[in-house]
Amino acid sequence: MSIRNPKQALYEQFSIVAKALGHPLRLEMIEHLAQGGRSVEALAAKLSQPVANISQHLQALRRAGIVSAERDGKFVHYSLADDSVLSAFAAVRGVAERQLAEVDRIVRGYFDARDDMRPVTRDELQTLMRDGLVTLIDVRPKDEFALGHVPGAINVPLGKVRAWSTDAAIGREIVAYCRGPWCVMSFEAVAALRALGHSARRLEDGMPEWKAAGLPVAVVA
Amino acid sequence: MSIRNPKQALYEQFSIVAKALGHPLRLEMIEHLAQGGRSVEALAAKLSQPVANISQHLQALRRAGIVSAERDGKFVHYSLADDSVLSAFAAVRGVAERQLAEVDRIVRGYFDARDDMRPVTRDELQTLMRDGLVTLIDVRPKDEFALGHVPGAINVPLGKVRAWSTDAAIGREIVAYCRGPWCVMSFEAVAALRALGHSARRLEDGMPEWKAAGLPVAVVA
DNA sequence: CTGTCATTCAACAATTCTATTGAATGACGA
DNA sequence: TCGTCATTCAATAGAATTGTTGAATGACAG
Repeated sequence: MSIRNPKQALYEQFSIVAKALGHPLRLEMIEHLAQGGRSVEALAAKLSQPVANISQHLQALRRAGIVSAERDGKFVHYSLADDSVLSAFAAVRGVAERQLAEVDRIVRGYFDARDDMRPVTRDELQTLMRDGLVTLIDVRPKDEFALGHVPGAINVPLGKVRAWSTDAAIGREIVAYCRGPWCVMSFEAVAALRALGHSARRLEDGMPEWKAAGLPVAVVA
Repeated sequence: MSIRNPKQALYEQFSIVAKALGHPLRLEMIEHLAQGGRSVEALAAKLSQPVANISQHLQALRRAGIVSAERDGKFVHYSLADDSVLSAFAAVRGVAERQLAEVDRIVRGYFDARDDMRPVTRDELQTLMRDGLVTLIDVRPKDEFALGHVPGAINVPLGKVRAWSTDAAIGREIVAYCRGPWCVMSFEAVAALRALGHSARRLEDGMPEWKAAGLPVAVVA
């Protein structure tokens, strides 16, 4: 290692963090960990990746101070080290959304086809919920719902949305949310519900953003 | 390229941005560009790097939508594409500051030795300036000062701080700022001024953050 | 103590990133 | 049109990153 002045040393540290964010799989891991802490194996299962691969990426994230590890018996429980990680993710996403034409292309080509309406903002949702005007569904898997969800939301995992919507007597508009602003599941859910004749919209972003905004979070006992 | 679902495609785009931020030299380039747009050659001179190297890194930053290029005669003028780039930089820096022990070590080992006092916040500075209680100096090079500075600030490039402080009749506390929160120059300036018996403090961060906060910026005519 | 199992480590080839060099491009002024 | 000059491109070698494999570690249960 060459001699560095403090300025270069600091830039090097900052670049460690950015470098750690610079891999699609690691970003996906962060989004999953934002739903709640997980073991290596559980995370590997969620992402359909070899355990060793996930373990290595977790090491990389840990070296960058992005995740923290805590041993729990024979498991090692990983979780996001800090809420500032979410802001960094959001900031990077923001640059990409504004500046990369490819993002726009992907969004138009896939997401817009499934949701041509303006999403519901967090503020709007709170008003609608208070006035009892909407049914809020959390389309994430059961385990993620259990770790924390918007108070009043019903857990309807994506695969069960069709069955649920025919069974339940829904007289109100449905609002769906999942892991984050571009989480595919809520788009799919809204598309499926509309195809069945329901009135449905997406929440503008997901659980981690809700929590980061300081809003109340419900946990399954 | 393998077949990707939209989720993976989006993560890949986000990772392009993060990857572009994942190099110390590129971060330094961003901090310089945040002072104002520059040509390839000018930037290369500032960073003491070969022109071709800077050019290539600029291409990388441009592909990631971080900088934008604009031809101006025989020069190509590069500047930050968006203010969101600064928030992304700040967010990454924030994670590093909170989570990486090495950052703390560098800061303690170098910066604290030069400035053991709490920096002046932007709000404080505005009050102090309004009441005429401080002399504000911008210790960046002349060209960067010209592109935008805090109204009321005097440009005293780092190398001229000693001479200036003996010449000028200073009866007030001095506040120094430069390129950003960890810009070495303002630490050096404060250390030099204190060694000469003056009362001096740093502004908590630099010009880009001042501007990003929506505060007024003065430009040399 | 021993077996089991979650996790990590070590080593490898494949790929990507990096800095350097020198040549190519393209805009300006004469 | 021609020379000059800022910038970019192309090619290279060297370094770092990636995913895979299988073995090592370390904690728990019996």
